Amino acid sequence: MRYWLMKSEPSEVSIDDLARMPKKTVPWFGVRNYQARNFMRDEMQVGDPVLFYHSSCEEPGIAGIAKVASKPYPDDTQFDPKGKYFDPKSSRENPRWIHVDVQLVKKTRLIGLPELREHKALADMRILQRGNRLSITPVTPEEWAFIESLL
DNA sequence: GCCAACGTTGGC
DNA sequence: GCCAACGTTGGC
Repeated sequence: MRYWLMKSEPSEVSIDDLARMPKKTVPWFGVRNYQARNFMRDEMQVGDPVLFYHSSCEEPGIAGIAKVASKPYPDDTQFDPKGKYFDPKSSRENPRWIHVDVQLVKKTRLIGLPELREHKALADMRILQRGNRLSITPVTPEEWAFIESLL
């Protein structure tokens, strides 16, 4: 089992949107970065715990806890020519973009970026490194435990 | 809206 | 295979 952090823009899917979904589950559509895709395709196991992170918004930070809720399968949005996630180089026969479903475990208080930065125990988190852009990153068991202790 | 950092593309 | 140009991300 591994721990993860997954970024979502609240304008796309917020923690409250997730809570309103049937089964509180959403396909993690729209990832178009190979490293992030490979984490979902190759490394994630059903049940892996996930920190749900709000990015590109007024108050970026950890908004809740979720978990991996499916095995990897193709992201439908890559096949929709009208959608913003369409990929003309992908095909049903040979899909390029693979994702998993993510299910809400619980909404938490928002642990904002400034608060995360205060803690030395979290200094190495990928999300806190300058220039970080990767939307899915592994979290160490120590980091996970520390963040849980903040809730 | 700005801009630094990074990934991708494409010409050579 | 290199690398400049370009596009995107994401915090501020």
